[in-house]
Amino acid sequence: MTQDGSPEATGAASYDVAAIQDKWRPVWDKLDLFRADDSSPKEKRYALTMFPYPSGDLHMGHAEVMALHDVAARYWWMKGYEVLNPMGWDSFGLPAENAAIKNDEHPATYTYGNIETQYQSFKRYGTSFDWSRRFNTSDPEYYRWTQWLFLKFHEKGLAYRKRSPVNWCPNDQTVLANEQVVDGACERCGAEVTKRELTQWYFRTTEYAQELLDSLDDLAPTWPSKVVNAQRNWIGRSEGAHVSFEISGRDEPITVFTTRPDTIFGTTFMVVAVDAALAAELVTDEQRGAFEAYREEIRKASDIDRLATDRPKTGVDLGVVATNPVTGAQMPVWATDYVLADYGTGAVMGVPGGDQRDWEFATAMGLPIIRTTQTPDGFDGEAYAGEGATINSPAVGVDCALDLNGLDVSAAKSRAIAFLEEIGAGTGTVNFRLRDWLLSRQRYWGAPIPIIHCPVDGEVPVPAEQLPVLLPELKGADLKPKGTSPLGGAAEWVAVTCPTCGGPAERDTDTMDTFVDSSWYFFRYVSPQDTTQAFDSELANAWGPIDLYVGGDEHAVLHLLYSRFFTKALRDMGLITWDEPFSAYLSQGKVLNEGRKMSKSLGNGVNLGDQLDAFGVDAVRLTLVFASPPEDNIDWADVSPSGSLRFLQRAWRLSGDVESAAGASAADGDRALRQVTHRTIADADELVASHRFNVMVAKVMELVNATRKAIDSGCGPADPAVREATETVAILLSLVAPYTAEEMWEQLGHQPGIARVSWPEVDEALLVEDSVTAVIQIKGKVKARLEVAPDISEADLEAAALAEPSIAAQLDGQTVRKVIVRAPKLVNIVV
RNA sequence: GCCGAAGUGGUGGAAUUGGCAGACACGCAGGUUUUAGGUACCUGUGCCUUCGGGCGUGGGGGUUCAAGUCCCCCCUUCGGCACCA
Repeated sequence: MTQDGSPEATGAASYDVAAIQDKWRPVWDKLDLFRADDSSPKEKRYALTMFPYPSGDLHMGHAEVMALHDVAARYWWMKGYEVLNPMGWDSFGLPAENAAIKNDEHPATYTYGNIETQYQSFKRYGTSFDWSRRFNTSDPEYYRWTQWLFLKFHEKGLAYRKRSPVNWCPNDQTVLANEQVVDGACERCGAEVTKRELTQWYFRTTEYAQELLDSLDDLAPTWPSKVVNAQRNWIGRSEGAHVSFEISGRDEPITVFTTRPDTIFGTTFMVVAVDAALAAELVTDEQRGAFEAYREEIRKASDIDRLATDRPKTGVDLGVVATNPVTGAQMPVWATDYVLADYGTGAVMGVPGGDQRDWEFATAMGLPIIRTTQTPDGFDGEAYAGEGATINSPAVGVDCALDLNGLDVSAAKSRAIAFLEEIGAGTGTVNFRLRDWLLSRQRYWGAPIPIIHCPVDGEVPVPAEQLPVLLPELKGADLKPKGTSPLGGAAEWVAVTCPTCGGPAERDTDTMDTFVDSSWYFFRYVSPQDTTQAFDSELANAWGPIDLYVGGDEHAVLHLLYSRFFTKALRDMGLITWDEPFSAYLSQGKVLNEGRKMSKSLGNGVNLGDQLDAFGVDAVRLTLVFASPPEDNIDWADVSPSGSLRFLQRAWRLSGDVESAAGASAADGDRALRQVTHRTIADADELVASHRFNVMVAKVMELVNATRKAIDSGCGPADPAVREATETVAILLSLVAPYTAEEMWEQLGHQPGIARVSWPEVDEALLVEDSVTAVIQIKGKVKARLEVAPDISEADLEAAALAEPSIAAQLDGQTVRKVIVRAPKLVNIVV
C-alpha cells in the first residue's frame, strides 16, 4: 500500500501495514504473552467471547466481537490481573454434516479444515487468546465429558425421556427444541416446523424456571436490558390458580389453569385443547364422530395458520357437563384449537365476560355471557379484562358461601383462591411458559447419547469408564437424513451387551443438541487437558464466574439460557459454587451493509479477508471499535476504514518524531501536554471499564492531535512530555491496534511486548486544571466566558461576572433578581 | 395485544450526578506542496440571519435560575413474547 512511497513527503520511514504485521506475528508467538497462570497470586479475571462454529473462514461479525472483546481482555492484563482468555470451536453441527453428504466425505474433514483456517485468521487478527487451552467440542476428549455430564443429569433426574408431540424440521429431518422454533419455522434453515409424536430426551429446565427468573434481577445491572427482558418473556411466569371441575360420568375432575380465579362466577363453559389426549378421552359416543372430523381438520392446518390470532373461533361440543365448584352451575365442555395442549393443563374455564377469546367463542357458539368486573363508563361490546369492582359474584339475590362483590381484582383473586383451597377445589399456583429442553437430535455430527436400551433393564447408562461413546465411522450417503438417526444404520455400533444383565441390547441412536456442548465449554477451559474429570472444580471456582462475556444477542434465549441452567444444575451437584455463569454480558451489534444484514442472496457481503488486505488488521479493528457503542449495529457503508488507517499513520508518526531518550523523566516536561496525557489516561481507564470503547478511541485521537500540535508548534519533539504522551498513545492504542502500537513501542526504544506493560499511573496533580472556563449566562443563555482559577470563591466569581464589560452592558437598565453561582464553572444571572 | 429499548447536524456518534448541545470521526467545501493521484497536509462546516442576534436534541405540555438529561401526554422506529387462559 505504500510502495509508491506516499509518506516520504513527511521525511519519515514508511508505515507499511503488511510489513508490520508480518514482523510482529512471529515475535508474539515466541513471547507467548497471554498464557493464563493458574497459580498466579494476582487477582483473576475470566474474559470470554462466544466461540465460533467452523463454517468457512471468520467473517465481519467475528471480527467485531473479537475486536471488542480484545479491548477488555488486554485492558485487564495491563491493569495487573491474571487473565484467562481462552478460545476454541463449537464444532459439532449440521453444516459439517450437510457438507459431508454433498462431498461424500466425513464431517470431520470439513470441520477440522475450517478450524485450521479460522485459527490462522485469528492469529493474523492479533487477538490475545491463550491458545494453550484450545479445544473443539467434537474432540472425543471433550464429548466424553459432555456425555459424562448427561449421565450426571440423568442420575439426578434432570435428564429424562418422554413421548410427546414435538417440533419437527422436515428439511433438517430432526426434532428441535422450543427455543429453536422462531415464528413456526426452524431457527437454522427457515423451514416450516411440523409436529410429531415421538419419544425423546429432555433436560428438566423447568425445574429451575423460578430461579432462572429470579436471578435475572441480579444480572440486570450488568446485562443488556434487551436480553434480560427477552429471557423474562421466554420464561413467562404467570400467577393464578388451578381449579377443578367435576365432570358428568367421570371420576376424575378436570383441572384448569387460570390467572383470573376472581372471574369464576362468570364461567359459562369449559374448553379443552382439541389435540390434547384429554379431549379424546372426554368425548361422548354421540359426539365422537363430529369431534374426530374436527380434530382431523385442525391437524391439517399448519402451525403458521394456527398462530394467526384473527382466525374465527371453532370447536365441537364434547357432550359432557362440567360443574362450577363454587356456584354448582352446570356448563358444556367443548374442544377447540384456541387452547394449547402443552400450556397449563390444556383445558380452560371459559369466561367470556373477562377474556376476549372466550367472548369470541361464546358469541360464535351462542353461549351465555356474564360480566364479573364493573366496566368503565362508555365501555361497550367485547370482554373486559381491566381493573374494576367485582360484580355478579354471586348475582343479586343468589346465596353463595363465597362473595366477591365489591372487591377489586387483586383482592377478589386472593379471596377466590383462599376459598377454593378451603373447599378443596383448587390451589393458588404459578405457571411457566418455559418448556423442558428437548435435547435429542436425529443427526450424526454430535455427541451420542450415552444410554443403552435393554429389553430387560430398560434405560441403562453407559458406565463412566466406557466413555466416550465414540461416533461410528460414517460418511457421505450414510449420513443422508431419513427421519431417524444415521447412527441407527451402523448395526455393529448399535448392538451392545447390556452393562447390567449382559444380555443383548442397543445403543441410543440419537445425538445431543449441539447447544449441550456449548452449555458447559466455559468450565472445560479451566482444565482443558484434564483426562480424569470434566473440569477441575477448584480451578473453576478460582477463575469463575466469567467476569465478562461478549457475544451476539441471537443467543439471548438459547445459549445464554441453557448455560445458566447448566450452571445452576452443576452447582446443585456440588461441582461449583457459583450461581450464574456470566457476571457481565456485553452484547455486540451486527455488522450490516447498506442497512441490511450481509448475505449471499443480497450480494452485499463484505469479505473480512479483503478488508484486512486493503486496510490492515489494525485499521479494521479500529473501525469496528470506534464506529459506535459496542451494542449498536454497524453499517459498513457508514464507516471509514481508510479514515482509521489515516489516524493510525498519524499516531505512528509521533513515535518517529520523539527526540528525548527512552526513560527520560517527564516531570519537567511541558505541563499543558502532560495534563492532556494524564487526563486521557484517567478517562480511558473509566471508559474501557464501562465498555464505552468508541469514546475511549476518541480520547486517544484527541491526545494524538494534542501531541502533534506540541511537536509542530508547541514545546517541540525534544520535550520529554512528548515522549510521555506518545508512549501513552501507544499503550492505549494497543488495546485496539496491537500491531501499530507494538511498532511504536519499539521505535520508542522499548522491548517487544507492549501488551504486557502496566497501565500508566495517573499523576493526580496533573488532573487539576490551571484555569477553568466559567460560563456566564443571563436567563440561562450563555453570554460570556471567563477564564478563572479553579478554586475561585463564589463571591469572587459573581463579582467578576458582573464586572465583565459585555455582561455589564447587557444588564444596563435591567433589574438583577437573582444570581446563581456554581463556582468555578457557571454564573446565571436572572433579570 | 403484553413487555422492553431507543429517537441528537448531511452521516456514525459525544455530552454518567440537570449546568457551554454537537466531543471525536466520516462526508462535503476551500486551500497547501518545484502541484498526476490519495489512503498526505491545513482551514471551514447544526440551521436561520437584516450580522444585533434568533432558533435548535421526534411532537406537545410541565417542573426549574437552568432540561438532550426529571415529570405527564402523544408519535415513530427497533427488539422480545403472543389464541400462554
